[in-house]
Amino acid sequence: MKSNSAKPYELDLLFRALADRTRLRLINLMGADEVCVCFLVEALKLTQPKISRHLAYLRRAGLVAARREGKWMHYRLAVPPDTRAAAIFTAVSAGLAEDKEMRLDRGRLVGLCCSPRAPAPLKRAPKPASVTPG
Amino acid sequence: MKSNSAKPYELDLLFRALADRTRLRLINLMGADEVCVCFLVEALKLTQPKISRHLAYLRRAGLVAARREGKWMHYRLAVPPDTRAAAIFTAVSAGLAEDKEMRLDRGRLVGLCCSPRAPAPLKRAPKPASVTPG
DNA sequence: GAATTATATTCGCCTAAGCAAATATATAAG
DNA sequence: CTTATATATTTGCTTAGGCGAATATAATTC
Repeated sequence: MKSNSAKPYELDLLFRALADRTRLRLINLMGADEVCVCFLVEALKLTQPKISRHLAYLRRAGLVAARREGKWMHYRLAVPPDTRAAAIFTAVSAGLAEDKEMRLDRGRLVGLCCSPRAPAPLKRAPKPASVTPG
Repeated sequence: MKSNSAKPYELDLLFRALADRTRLRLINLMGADEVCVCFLVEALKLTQPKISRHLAYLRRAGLVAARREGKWMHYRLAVPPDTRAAAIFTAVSAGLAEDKEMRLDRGRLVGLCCSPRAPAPLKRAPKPASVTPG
């Protein structure tokens, strides 16, 4: 009968998940739409296991959800179960755009997803739905 | 020439400071006004060194400021130097009121500060300015 | 200045969590 | 079934930071 969600999701859990620069950068890149892991790796220029580890952390914290599509995994932001956490998380992921490095990351991601000739192996993962250029 | 604050205050620094339940409870108690450490200790029923350690952490993160008044130290919330951090921190400290334990903490603090007969040694620290009852 | 009070810091220990390197798993392609 | 690709997990190591207990510092009082 409480107005809040029933789960005892603690706020400090959310903040622990946000307390890492790499995870914030990942959240930033997923702000618009779901993104394939391979693009996350390239956009952030970090090793694949490192990206995967942080995605796992975010998954455990309930901040992202994953969808498999063939060989590829697409991650997207998820709304945390707790009302307050959800409000904060939404505000944070929206506010990341103000950061300089975050904007650069986004630019690099768009370049990877949407450039006519993607770098390296030409056969890439399917593009996310709505990040396509105008 | 940037609209943001000049300092390279990183967001993950803020979140690390918020990633601890005890620190969140302290922030909650300082939401209204500056509070004497002795009341923080009693309201949270935690050991004095533990409170002091977490206050030091918050101080280093630029989230609280301290003022000495004789033997007593009064802590209050401070606005972090970074624009985004400030916005998030303000939202968080305001939103803590929705938490059950946080409300209990506040109630206990008011009881300590404003009861006609304070518990234990009767000579207590001076009361904060505006937490007095109506 | 000696004792008391309020607060801060140090110490030793322990867990969470970061990293790189290596390895495992899942799917697709041949 | 074998290989290649995409992603995930494990391993071994290192650091940040939590805790309680003990101790140090600062201001007040006697």
